[in-house]
Amino acid sequence: MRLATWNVNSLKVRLPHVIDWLAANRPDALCLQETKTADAGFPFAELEAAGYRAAHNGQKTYNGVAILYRGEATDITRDIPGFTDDQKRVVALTLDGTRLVSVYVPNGQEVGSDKYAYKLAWLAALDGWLRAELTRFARLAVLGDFNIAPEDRDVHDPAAWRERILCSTPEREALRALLAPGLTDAFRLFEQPERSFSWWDYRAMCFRRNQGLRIDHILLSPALAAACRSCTIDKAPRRLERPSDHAPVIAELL
DNA sequence: ATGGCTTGAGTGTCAAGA
Repeated sequence: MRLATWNVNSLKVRLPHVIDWLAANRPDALCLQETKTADAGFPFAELEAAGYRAAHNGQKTYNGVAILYRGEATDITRDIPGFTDDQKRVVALTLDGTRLVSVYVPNGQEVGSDKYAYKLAWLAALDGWLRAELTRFARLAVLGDFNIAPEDRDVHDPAAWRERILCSTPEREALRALLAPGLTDAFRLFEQPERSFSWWDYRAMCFRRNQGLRIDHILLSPALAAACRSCTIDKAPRRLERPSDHAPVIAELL
């Protein structure tokens, strides 16, 4: 089973890249973040023609998450149950007995801001829900843009980013809390190149200089971690014309 | 140097991203 996640920063703009990437990589499921469209504007027909169904939790202008998948899905869930939130950041479904969750964690803007408080409250709500999902599903994968670089090795310049947004200690502790009940960062199951990142700022030629952060993750339950054979970041789409600022992350499972 | 790009909204230029 091949699972992937990609923050596309507008599905409308990036649809040609997504269609091409699906054809080249043929994942069983691709989780998307920042589709930035209401459900009415979602390109269901174009994706169907590419061989994929879609579950979307859409929102105009901002946010919006989806799961593109092959086969039959059941138990589609939108938003974090019991958490009041007008931002569309979660969609989940069950595919072939595997529970898949696509998440777009709030950015937080600045440490100490209202948006930062929202980010931490949101992560606490996600934590509570994922603990419950782990009791329901042995095979659980949580994929998405977490907007947190877990460790200094996930940051191109740790000194410059120290205690800044995406790298602050409370954010890293919140991510560790998500992992605590039994989720594993699939990327770190394997030897990886140094300076591996999944996002690069559009400005200042950051991609060309590989000045990025690793903030897009695939978290696996114990059964899936045991079945995982590789986890990689595909930088190829970041080199295209008009790219997303994020690259896809892919996990191969038995 | 708190900038630099890119998006959506909407037709000025701002909010938001990370």
